[in-house]
Amino acid sequence: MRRADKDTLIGTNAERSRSSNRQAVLGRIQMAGQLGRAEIARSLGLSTQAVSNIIAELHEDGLLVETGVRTAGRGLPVMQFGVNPAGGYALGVEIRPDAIFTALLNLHGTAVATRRRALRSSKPTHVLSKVLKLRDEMLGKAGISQDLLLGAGIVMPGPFGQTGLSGLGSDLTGWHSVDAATVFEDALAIPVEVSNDANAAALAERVGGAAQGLSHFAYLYFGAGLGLGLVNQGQIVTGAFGNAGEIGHVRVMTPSGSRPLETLVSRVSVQSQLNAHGALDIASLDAIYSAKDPDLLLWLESATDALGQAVGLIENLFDPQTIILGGAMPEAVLDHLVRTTRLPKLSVANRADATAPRLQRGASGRMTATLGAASLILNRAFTPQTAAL
Amino acid sequence: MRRADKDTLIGTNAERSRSSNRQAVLGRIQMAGQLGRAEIARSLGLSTQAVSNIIAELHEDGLLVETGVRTAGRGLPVMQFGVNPAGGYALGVEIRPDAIFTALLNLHGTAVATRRRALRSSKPTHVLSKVLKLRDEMLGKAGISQDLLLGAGIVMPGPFGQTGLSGLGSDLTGWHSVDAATVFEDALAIPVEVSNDANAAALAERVGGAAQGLSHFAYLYFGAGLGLGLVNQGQIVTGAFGNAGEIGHVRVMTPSGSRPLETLVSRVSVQSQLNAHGALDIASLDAIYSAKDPDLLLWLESATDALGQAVGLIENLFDPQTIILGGAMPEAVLDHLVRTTRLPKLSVANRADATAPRLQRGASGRMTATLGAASLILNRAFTPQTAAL
DNA sequence: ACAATTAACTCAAGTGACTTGAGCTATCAA
DNA sequence: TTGATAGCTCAAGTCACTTGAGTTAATTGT
Repeated sequence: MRRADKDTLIGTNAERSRSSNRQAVLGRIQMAGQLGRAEIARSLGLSTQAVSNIIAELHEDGLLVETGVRTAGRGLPVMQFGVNPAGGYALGVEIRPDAIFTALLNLHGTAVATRRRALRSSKPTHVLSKVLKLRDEMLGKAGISQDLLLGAGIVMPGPFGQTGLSGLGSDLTGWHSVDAATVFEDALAIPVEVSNDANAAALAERVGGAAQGLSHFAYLYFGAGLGLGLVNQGQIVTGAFGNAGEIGHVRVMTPSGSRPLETLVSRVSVQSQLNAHGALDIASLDAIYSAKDPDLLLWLESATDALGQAVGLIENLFDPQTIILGGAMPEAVLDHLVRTTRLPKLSVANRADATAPRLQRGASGRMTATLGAASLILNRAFTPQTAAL
Repeated sequence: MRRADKDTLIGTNAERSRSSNRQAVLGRIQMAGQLGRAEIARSLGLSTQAVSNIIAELHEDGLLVETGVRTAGRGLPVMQFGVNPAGGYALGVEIRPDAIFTALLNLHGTAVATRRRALRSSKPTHVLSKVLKLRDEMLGKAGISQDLLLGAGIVMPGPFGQTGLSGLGSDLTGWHSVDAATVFEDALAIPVEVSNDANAAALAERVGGAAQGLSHFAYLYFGAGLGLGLVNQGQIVTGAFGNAGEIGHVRVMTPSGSRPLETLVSRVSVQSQLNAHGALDIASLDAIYSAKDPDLLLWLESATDALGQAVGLIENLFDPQTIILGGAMPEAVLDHLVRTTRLPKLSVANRADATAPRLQRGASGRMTATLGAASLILNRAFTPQTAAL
């Protein structure tokens, strides 16, 4: 999304080179934990001097800290640098039809503050004022200066624009006609990245979770429905209109015919299986799982079946390094799913020389997408931006 | 594929900037047909002077030609430039288990020579010598100097590496343990790009077909089986191990249960439906279609059904601007499929404001993938390369 | 018709960021 | 103890872009 205005950023000049190289240096350090200048230079194909200058700048800006010398074999010991967690912060905002969640992450990806508020109305003006208030609240409480905010990641229910999936109940009222990114950018006066929950959760894994160091992977996200986040070459695959990853509506086979994946693998599907009328929260679901509730076990059975098909689908279409399962579910349930899902043999991911597990658990819990929202910004800080087209 | 050695190209410097900007300028001109310097500068976010210098260089190198002045409103009339078709050539090679196809494309994407040879053995050494011979033959016949060759695109049957889909009959013997790209690069001494048929065909559409100007689209390719080519931000989605797009093994619903897509939509499936024992070539298939053969009509019916499901799948997972259907099939059959396939309503691509058709026909015929192979190189020449990770 | 305006383009100077090569320093190996 | 090695800095050099002034040729307005 928001491609239009960035279309004009394809050419490269000295300034943009520096910015890109800064991000690359930061990214390398973030991935490795700590690194010396020469090592970074080699891995980036730059001269040591160039990296030296960039590191001096990043150090000056407070984004890096010296983490001590390491003597590795001969030669002068390496002066290592690590990311300074307090060098910058990312705001994460998750907007749901009835509630708003926010989080403030430092550069290590650790949450220094989180907030949750009911939402009377999802109208843009109302949401905006709420977000501003929560931002100030969190910054104030944590004693963080406003200008350390690197940007804001916004997660909101798709699909974006009028599509064949609009009006199915999950989408946000009042946001169809506005460009969310621009609206938030104007209000917050910092860079804004908008995405869906699954993509955000995926990047959270990349910034500090199961997908660290991976450049190609998929994330199956349990929200109300089921979302798919795709990361290709370290960047989110949004699709042409920002609606990629709508896997919930894909049909899978069941013994009684084909059904949309989402009716078998999602929080809503658990609730209907359990005949729960009110919304079931994660803690109580965890309790139900611990109690080995027969209805839940039944659900798990059909879910693993459907999940196996989804895994095969994703693997054959994307050939990712791994698929991560996470979202608004108890860890135990996710673990159960990962453990019991039968991975299809007929898949390009069924490799003799596989290194990563084909399916694994990622972060879980109610705030997953919110933390992911902030990760949209962190990931950007650590990854050179590729110009489109 | 061949990511390992390129990992070290993330940093940017003046030289790499220029190279990237050259490609961007070429790409803009290629897309528009002809453009003036100022216009390019604006669209790239560069100064006119910078573009002027780059264009002078490209002109000098014979990659651009002046295409005349255009007076557009006030001011000095625009001196326009277009891509010089004879400014460079791309070699396309398609390797099949029993045959080898080659083509030579100029910068307009027009084939100046094509070759087809039976292959006694698919052993690397044998294939290599064949390729070298065919290259020299084509260059000689067309009177093109060897140093005008920009690179070679190689299409060979996947999957690459040992996967759960290996050994199903389609893969090439003798190539499992070698890195095809390196082998060809060493032999040809020019840049080499290796991909599968569907990806190659997709890029051919982007360079000079139905997908001109599109940055996000999918290509459903009729080979022996059915392949999916994915283009994201103007670049092929290869997946982590080069095996993305194996859609043929995805299961779809039929009245009599679920079956792999490939058994319903592929050349092999037509042949089995028609009870053809020998291989059916495109011309005879065209004749059979013209004759309204009842078996073929039956196949078309089940194929459109399966195709509709595949379209929904691709749309919901990728949200492309369009899906292109092409490959080794008669145009008439492809047109029939495009015309009669029922596009799913429940899709993010079912948009009120759609501009491109959701499904359309692309290039067809026996050489589609071969021409696509060369397009891998052309596309690269017209697109700034993004450094991975 | 003629001047003012506009826009593409060039020339020359200036600037930012990277590379190169010499030199310094700390560690390891002989 | 000495030489080799490797990280790092300093200073100079280079590359490619930007900036600003100036030229040219078309349109617009009086």
